[in-house]
Amino acid sequence: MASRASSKDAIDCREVAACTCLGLRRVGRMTTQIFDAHLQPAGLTIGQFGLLTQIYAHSSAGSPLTMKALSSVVGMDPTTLNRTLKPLEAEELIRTGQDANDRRARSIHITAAGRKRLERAMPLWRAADAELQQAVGTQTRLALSGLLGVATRKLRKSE
Amino acid sequence: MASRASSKDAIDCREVAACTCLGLRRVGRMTTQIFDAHLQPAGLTIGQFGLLTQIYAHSSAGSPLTMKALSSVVGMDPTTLNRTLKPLEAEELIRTGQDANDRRARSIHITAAGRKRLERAMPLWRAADAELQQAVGTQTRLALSGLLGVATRKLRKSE
DNA sequence: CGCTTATATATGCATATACAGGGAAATGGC
DNA sequence: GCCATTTCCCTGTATATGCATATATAAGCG
Repeated sequence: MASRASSKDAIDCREVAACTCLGLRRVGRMTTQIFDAHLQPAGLTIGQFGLLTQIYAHSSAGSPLTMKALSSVVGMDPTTLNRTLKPLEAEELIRTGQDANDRRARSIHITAAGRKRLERAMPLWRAADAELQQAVGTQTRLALSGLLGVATRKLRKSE
Repeated sequence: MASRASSKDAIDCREVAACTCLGLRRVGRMTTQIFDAHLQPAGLTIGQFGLLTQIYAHSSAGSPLTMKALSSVVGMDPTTLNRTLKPLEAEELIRTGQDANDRRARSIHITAAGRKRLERAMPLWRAADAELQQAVGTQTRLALSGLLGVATRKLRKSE
């Protein structure tokens, strides 16, 4: 009965506290700190590591990605990707060149140094994943991974 | 049989593609775009909206949060929070003052303008949430929210 | 072929994120 | 009360993120 003291009660903070987007961002921040700390000896952030694995996969398979294609794969704005790749290019872990078919596009290749760096980072990434699993539990980690895959596909399709 | 052509196969990209941290960041980016777009008429990002609701809840309850306390609540580094609050302070949606008990600490209060802004933003936030639910499905959204709550609590405890 | 439109990337601006390190104030041991 | 330690905040530096917009190239149409 005391709950209609003022019109401000229209703002229900408990409801917002359960916001999926804010939750994703919060847990994203928390886990990023774990992964960045583990990957630090390899000189990579988790974001850079993720991009590098994608570039590696396609580049080594002989079908290098363009900026646009990669941005779509990782669900990132192309302009963000442009700048995010700069540090990797500065360290010569990747190389970009004009695309064979489209002179507007840039194809992204991994270098030998990039592959070396990835090999160095892999065990560190596994250790980070183990720490996360230790913290949240195997069940939660697995369920979360599965749901994130589902959400990614559905959000891509709805676009 | 052709798969052992070189030692580079030590890098398993499928495994990395399922990385929980990268998934959180990816879906976080995707959902952030939805929420930011909806909240734009209110002049708030989803991050600012989330902070403002927390500040509102504690400030209005007569127990304003300090920087440190708020950073802990939202799982954000205190130095990040410091700068993230700057735009809100510049627009006078919040106000910070010296804490009564600890002269090192700053207590964070919401202003009348801040409350107005929140009221304006609430229906927009609900619309964004509805769009997300539409895109990923009610089941997925609910399960995701639940898991994110669990993960937040466990990650906090493990620290 | 030339014009309009669509697409790929880059830049300017603004916010978000955190680590290292510095200064000020509280706290605890003596 | 004094000093060492811890805690709270702020600043410098670096990466991450995306919108509005500019530029160059491609594609489609007459």
